[in-house]
Amino acid sequence: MSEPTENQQPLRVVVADDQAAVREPLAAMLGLSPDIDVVAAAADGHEVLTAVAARPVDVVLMDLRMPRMDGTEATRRLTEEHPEVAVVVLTTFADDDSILSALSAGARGYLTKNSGRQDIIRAIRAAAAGQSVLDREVQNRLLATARATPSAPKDPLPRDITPREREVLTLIGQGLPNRAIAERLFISEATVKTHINNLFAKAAIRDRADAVRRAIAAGLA
Amino acid sequence: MSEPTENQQPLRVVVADDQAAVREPLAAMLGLSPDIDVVAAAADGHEVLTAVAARPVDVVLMDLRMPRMDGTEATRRLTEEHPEVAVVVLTTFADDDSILSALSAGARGYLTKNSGRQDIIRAIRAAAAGQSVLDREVQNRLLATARATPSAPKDPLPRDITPREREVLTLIGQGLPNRAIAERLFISEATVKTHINNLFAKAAIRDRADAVRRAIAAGLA
DNA sequence: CCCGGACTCCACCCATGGGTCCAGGTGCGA
DNA sequence: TCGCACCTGGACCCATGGGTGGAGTCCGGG
Repeated sequence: MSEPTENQQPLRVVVADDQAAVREPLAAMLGLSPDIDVVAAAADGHEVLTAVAARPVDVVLMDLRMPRMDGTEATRRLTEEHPEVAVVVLTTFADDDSILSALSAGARGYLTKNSGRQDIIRAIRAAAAGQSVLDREVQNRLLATARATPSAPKDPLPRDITPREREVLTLIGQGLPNRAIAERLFISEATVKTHINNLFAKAAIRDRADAVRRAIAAGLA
Repeated sequence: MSEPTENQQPLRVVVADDQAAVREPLAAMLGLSPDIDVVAAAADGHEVLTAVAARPVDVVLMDLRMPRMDGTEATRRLTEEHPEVAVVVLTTFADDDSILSALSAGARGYLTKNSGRQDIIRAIRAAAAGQSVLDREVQNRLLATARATPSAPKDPLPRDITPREREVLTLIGQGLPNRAIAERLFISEATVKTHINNLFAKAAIRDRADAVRRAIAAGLA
């Protein structure tokens, strides 16, 4: 995951936070580490983007709540335009929405602001190396959310339905009318109806709306 | 999250892997770090538990595939009996099931075996400090699973739909035909149709099947 | 070799759904 | 008071869906 040789060059870090009272001490504190070089500070998302465009950067330490462009949006653009730059979120908020959207936007770390100096530095190093560091609480939330997904809850369809019938059910689940299903499968609409009728009988499906629900529940759509 | 003073004592680490060819070099490699002290090696889950019971331990570096008791089960017991011990999983497998079950069991890190020495050491330090380090791939999988949960993804219905229309959509999503909807709401079928027509126009819904999908996606059904 | 299952298709029927146009009643805020 | 949004309802039309019965092909197994 990372080369055996590390610590060649100090990590170039951008600190982004709209509150100077947070940003400045943070930057100063990080600069004390010999392997960290704070090359810029930003007060909003736009400043982050321009800062990264102006010079090579390894890691952005990003607050979420910022004026003009928030940290999530900045992260999204950053990872699009500069995928080599790692983003570590550092915020006071650790609600599910913030976590999910920030990580979805491409953040490679998520710390809350009760993290210590060593925690932040470690997260920066890890992010630069391609790893991802999460606060324990953040990890727990993410995990809880992930666990909540019934990834396998497949409403058991009767197993005597044929592969063709399963195909048809899938397309019904996608909202296609019979004609579109027929075209998709290169068969006639009459055949589609036949499959549907057999399917309904086998699986105790009442009508098309019911079929859509079953298809979704079964994970077909 | 962690005290300002760190690196007081070297971290006491147990290395668990059933293959001596992996375990021994790994332990030796980690021992080279001045702040890491490999106090035991284990070839299966039972050995891990006895090793931890015998002496104070900060971090267990745990393989998942082990005989007698696998890493997940060992992690579960460990975090129950010794919650102060951090477990970092180090394995070749990164499938969703392994990740979810290991983290659910209480692991505070999950690395794949193409991690470098620095990656592993960083993960150990982070875990000891209460953070959680994941491989980027692992984080992505966890995130994908979490994102799949219907907890947030509310397909945004246009907000100019009226309460009544929303009610109707909910019932459509439950698979009810118009007549049943009419009876349920104590209105005529004609009125139901009117609501449905307005609804379809506002929300760009094509037909009933589409409506079912939207209702489910919106969390109405 | 024949049987049965799966897939394909047709014809016919009628219930339901979906679209259009219109219109009365109610309640609320300008 | 007027307008407006919302809920309510009716009439009409035609497309789609759903059900029945029948029939042909292909293929694998008994």
